[in-house]
Amino acid sequence: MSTRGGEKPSKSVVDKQSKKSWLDAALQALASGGIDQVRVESLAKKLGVTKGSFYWHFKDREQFLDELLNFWAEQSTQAVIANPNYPAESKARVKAVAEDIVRHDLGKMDPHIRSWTQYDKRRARVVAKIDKVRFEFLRDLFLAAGFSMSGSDLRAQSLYRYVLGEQFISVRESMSQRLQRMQAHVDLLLQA
Amino acid sequence: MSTRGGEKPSKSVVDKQSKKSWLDAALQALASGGIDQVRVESLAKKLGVTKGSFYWHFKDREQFLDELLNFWAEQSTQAVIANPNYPAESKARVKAVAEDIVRHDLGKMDPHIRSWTQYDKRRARVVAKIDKVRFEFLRDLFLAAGFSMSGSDLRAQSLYRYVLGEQFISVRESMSQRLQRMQAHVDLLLQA
DNA sequence: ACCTTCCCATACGTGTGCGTATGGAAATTA
DNA sequence: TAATTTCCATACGCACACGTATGGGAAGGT
Repeated sequence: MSTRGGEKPSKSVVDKQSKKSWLDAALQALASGGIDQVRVESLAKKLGVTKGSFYWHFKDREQFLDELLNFWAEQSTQAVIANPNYPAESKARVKAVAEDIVRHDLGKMDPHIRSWTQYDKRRARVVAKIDKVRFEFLRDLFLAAGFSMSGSDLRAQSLYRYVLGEQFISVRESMSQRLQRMQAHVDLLLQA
Repeated sequence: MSTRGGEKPSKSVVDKQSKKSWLDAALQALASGGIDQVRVESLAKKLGVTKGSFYWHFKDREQFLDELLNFWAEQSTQAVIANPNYPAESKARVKAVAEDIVRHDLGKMDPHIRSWTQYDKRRARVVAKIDKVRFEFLRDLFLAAGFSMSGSDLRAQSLYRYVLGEQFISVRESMSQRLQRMQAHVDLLLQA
């Protein structure tokens, strides 16, 4: 029977797949209407299961939301940083990253995340850590482009605020407009 | 009896005062925990009255939230623009406005507002109008500082995104740090 | 074949929050 | 003073959502 030795695939995989589907659905609900759209029974309906599944995988809603936040944190940093091959030349690299952020609408659920966690000290710390990771990634880009530490710090903070702010502007522009504006902003940061 | 002709003060004033207290409380609740903290019975408890008052002044919660959004919109633009005496010199004027925004923590409830209205088309239009008013106010500052229309546009957009982004950074810095960083950013925008 | 474990369904209790119906006190008007 | 309007209290029905208790089917082990 056991032609292959080693792991036990099906059980653990199915388990984690079912659990992950809850988190996926929650992330989608969060993106579509904020944290108060993340409801156990609502997600169950969307997943075609019942609450029994939920309370098997998670202790309660609070712990579930904690896992959701970590889930977002992983995807969030991974999407920004572990992305593919950027140009080697330092200034072109900055531009490419900036374009990628706009083009893929990264941080699109930052409004909901931050509105949710703003006054929850423990969860705000998780978000603060993500801010730190993202910022340092951007700062290193400017450092590589030849700016001083303080100069890179300033520019990275400026760029990061721009990226976050972009998500909150209700006046939605076309993609080309947003890209063009971002490029102009980066150009401004890269001069001097 | 009628020593003074003209208006009927007490009735209409008391009416509006009671109604306004609901909106004030709602705005405070919104700032402290997002739109799902704005609950009729919760606000009633905080105000020391009952729901009877609420449903006298407002049709239902939806219409109340509409009025709340308009209430925020008025206060929001009024606080930024109709503020006191800024310096006459154009560049110093930009700096003073920027400092004022940081110092008074203007836009502190923008995360909640935007997380709430992001996927509500009708309400998003209200926010978009506020964005437009704020932006044009900033753009005019740069225009007055001698920049071209496109240059002023770019700088105002950059500054406005900076201001919004500032509200979402979970890494809270000291006031002096935030002021200093804003000044550095504005300096960068004002050169060239 | 039996037992255990995993995973989810069903059913229930409870709290909360919206909206309504109705009563009533105070102020205003006639 | 009688009537009306204004403003809010009380009480109720209802729907939603959390959490729990319990049952059961499927898969794997022995």
